[in-house]
Amino acid sequence: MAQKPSIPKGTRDFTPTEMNRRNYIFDTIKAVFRKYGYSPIETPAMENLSTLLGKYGEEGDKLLFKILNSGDYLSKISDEELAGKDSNQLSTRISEKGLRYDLTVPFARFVVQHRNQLTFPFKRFQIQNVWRADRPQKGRYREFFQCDVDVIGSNSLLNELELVQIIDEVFSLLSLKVVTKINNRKILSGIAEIIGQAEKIVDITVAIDKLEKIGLEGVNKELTEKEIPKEAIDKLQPIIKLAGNNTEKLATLKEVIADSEIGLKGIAEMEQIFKYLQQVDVACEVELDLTLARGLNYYTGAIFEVKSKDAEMGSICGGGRYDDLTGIFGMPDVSGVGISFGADRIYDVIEQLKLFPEKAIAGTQLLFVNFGEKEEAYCLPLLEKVRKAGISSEIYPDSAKMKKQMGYADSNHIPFVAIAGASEMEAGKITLKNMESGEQEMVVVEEMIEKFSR
RNA sequence: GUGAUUGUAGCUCAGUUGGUUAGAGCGCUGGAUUGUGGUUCCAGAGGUCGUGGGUUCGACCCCCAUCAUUCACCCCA
Repeated sequence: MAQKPSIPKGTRDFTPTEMNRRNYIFDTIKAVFRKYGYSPIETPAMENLSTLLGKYGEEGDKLLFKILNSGDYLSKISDEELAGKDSNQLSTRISEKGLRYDLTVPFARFVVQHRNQLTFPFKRFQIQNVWRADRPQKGRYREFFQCDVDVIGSNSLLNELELVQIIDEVFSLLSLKVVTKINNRKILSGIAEIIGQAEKIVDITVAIDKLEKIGLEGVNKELTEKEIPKEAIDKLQPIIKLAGNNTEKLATLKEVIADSEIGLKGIAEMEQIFKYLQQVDVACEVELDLTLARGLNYYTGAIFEVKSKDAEMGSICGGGRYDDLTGIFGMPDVSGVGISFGADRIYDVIEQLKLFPEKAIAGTQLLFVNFGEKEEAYCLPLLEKVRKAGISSEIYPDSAKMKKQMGYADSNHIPFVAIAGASEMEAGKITLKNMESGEQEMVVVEEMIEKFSR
């Protein structure tokens, strides 16, 4: 046998069953997006590296898939450069395109480029795959789908509310119990300010984010390693350990960071969001979580993360507000807020919990058995009629043995089989067999179609 | 990038202290049943044991290298 074929690490093929289930997820997400007034866009799989580089931090740059220039890409490189073996230096010379890493940055690029054609606030959704040169592991792929919703060009916190409503609706439609965690970058900045470590904000938030994983001691250890002074760490303790319900948490926080203007602003924002939430009907848990600190450099306000309550999995949806994302592309002072549903992780969770509905795998409803030339000629017009009536149907392409044809219907979960041989042809009818019950009866086409339309 | 794990039939996996011809279940093909599937019975096809070296009279098994896999860390959907 020839060598076994394979696909790149962290990528996947999708079988028909998997595709039907994935589409079930995409369709429900899409429907909700549309319902809230968002319009679809798409952007290319590849972007210029200049638009991608530097947007995701140092780590992010490493995880970008780069595309080699076409043609003789080494021709313009000098021998000295080659001999230098500086991969980073060289890569910018031989590669100027890369696969998109997320949908947010391409969206920002899109907005800047098409600003004249857009009406703000602009609400868009985008469902496409993204690529990261990460090491794959559980719930982590190198090619995966994100389902983004963003609204750009509006500072209103109504948008944050709307996103929570969308989260709530999507996951309740998918029958998943989730908790939505909210934090605010301004509060985090305020905290860093109060303890006099404003410039260490990223280190601090990254460390605090690991509370659940490595515990209080671990967090403190990491803070020490990041050269945060002991007094500052001591000051942080009540904040890391903050407990109570959302309003209680906000109240304590307010006292602790009373001297930080930006911190108070963040608290005011959170209070407003929670106030909005009381005015609408949101079923899922919404929880203020200070340990939530997405690493993305561009969030400036609210930060969101959604986790399944019943499955062990990283976040299945995340996002936040970014005040100046388009600034890097020369369009300052445009604020946006958005979230991204991780379709592949959502799939894994639903699969794990066995919550895929049967109808998510609906395919062919009716199979015509093929007995030979004469019978084919008899069935073809009938098949046409059935299809015109909107019933997914097919005829077995060869006059194979009954056993084979029935087996085909069976393994494809086709619920009904139409059999037409000499006696049926004579009577101008078809035998319709119910594959589940085994019952069968001779009927005319119209009767058969009638049965399906019920 | 760091640390582990596993690699045997299409799939999931057995395989004794190193010993002759490497097994099972599922799936597949054919038959029992040439107009009746999902159940049952019978038969059959299918493997350079990831790859390359080494040790040995002899290697699926031991050693080294390499590639691939999965999991964790970093980071993240």
